[in-house]
Amino acid sequence: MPKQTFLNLPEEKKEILIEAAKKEFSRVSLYDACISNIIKTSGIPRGSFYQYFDNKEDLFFFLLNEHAKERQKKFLYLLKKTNGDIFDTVTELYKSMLEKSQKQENCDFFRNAFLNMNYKIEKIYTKEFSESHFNQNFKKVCNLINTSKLNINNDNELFHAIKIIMAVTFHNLVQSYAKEISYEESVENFTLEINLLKKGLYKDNS
Amino acid sequence: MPKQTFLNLPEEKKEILIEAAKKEFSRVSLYDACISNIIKTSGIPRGSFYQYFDNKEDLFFFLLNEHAKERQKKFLYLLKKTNGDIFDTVTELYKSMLEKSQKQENCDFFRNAFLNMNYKIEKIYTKEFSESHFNQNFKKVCNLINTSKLNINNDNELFHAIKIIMAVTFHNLVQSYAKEISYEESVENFTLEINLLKKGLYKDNS
DNA sequence: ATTGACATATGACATTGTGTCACTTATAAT
DNA sequence: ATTATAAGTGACACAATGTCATATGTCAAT
Repeated sequence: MPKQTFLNLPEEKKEILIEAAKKEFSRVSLYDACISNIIKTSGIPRGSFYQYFDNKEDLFFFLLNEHAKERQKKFLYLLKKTNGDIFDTVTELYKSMLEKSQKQENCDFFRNAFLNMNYKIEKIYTKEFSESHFNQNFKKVCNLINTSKLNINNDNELFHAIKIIMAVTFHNLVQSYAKEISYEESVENFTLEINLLKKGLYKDNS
Repeated sequence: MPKQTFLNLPEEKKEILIEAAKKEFSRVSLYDACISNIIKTSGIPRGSFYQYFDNKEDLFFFLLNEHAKERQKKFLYLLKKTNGDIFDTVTELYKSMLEKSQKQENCDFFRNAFLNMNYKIEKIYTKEFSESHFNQNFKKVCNLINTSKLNINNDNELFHAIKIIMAVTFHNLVQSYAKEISYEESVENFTLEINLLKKGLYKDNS
């Protein structure tokens, strides 16, 4: 988390630092990014940087969090729009995430950010993160989902169903970003897998 | 890939380096691991290290690959044992992977390795890796799977079905490693999700 | 207007780690 | 014995990090 000092900064100065950071994180992965470049392009002294953030991860996850919030908003919006159809929602979200990474012309932050999500996976899956970010919104999401057509028996199964859908989404997105397959192909693959999830993998009614 | 020079080394010396590397990669994530520690504990001069490996990632992915090969072997073995039941196979494999990480007393290499798999995800999903390691064995795996009870229509659907199962397995394993939930709970969750996958998430037969 | 207490800014510096390179040593072939 | 080729070695140049002593700004109380 950025320190209060950073939050107190005049909007303009904050923006300069954020832009420099995005530029660096677009250039290379979090792993290869370095503070030296960020302070060079932003013109902010080394000492000041450490007054605002603990280290580069701190800054990175701050930016990532902002993105995550937007995504969350979009998810809730789509869920309402589709009358709680989780499959349609997740497909639309998938498309928009793909588009987002393609539209950004000279800025690969989003793509790099995603590829680096598991980089320091401990950070992502720490109790604080998963409890605050994920679980906070989870109940909200559950309540909006239309469960009448879902093949589940209770809340626990709903939880795991969502986890599965998220896992498949995540996996496809990462593969798409890393392998640079076309938008159309990626969406086609994803849709196919969502349909497999819907109909089930096991044929016991034969 | 390690250089020929390393492969030519007497078994004993190789072992010393590998042990030192495992120790370092058990201590911290790939990110925080440093060559300095590895050469310190192994007593191998800096110059020599670079005669064997390009960098720490090179060494890390070499070790990871060895593990992956073992896992692959186990997978094929289980697939034969269960007469091609992919669900049973994957459940058994999941258990064995959890156990493996729990058994290793003072060595968390396996756990760390897994948590770091997506660290430099570009490396994992590069063409070379996915084509060599994954796809090479993929056809072998497909042929062993008993598709008679699977709810699929063609090879492409089989491919995606396996991808889904792998995504869910991966996701659960990572969560289990990162959050340190109990073996029993983790297996229970995983089994529940596999059953959801089998029966399908959508109730269209109502 | 002056003071002092506190927050913020700054860049030189110590520290740590990386990868290279010139030089040494070993091995093998003629 | 001589030469060629491969392997071993550690000092070193370079790069990046995080800290710290010092400087500067802010603002309430006098």
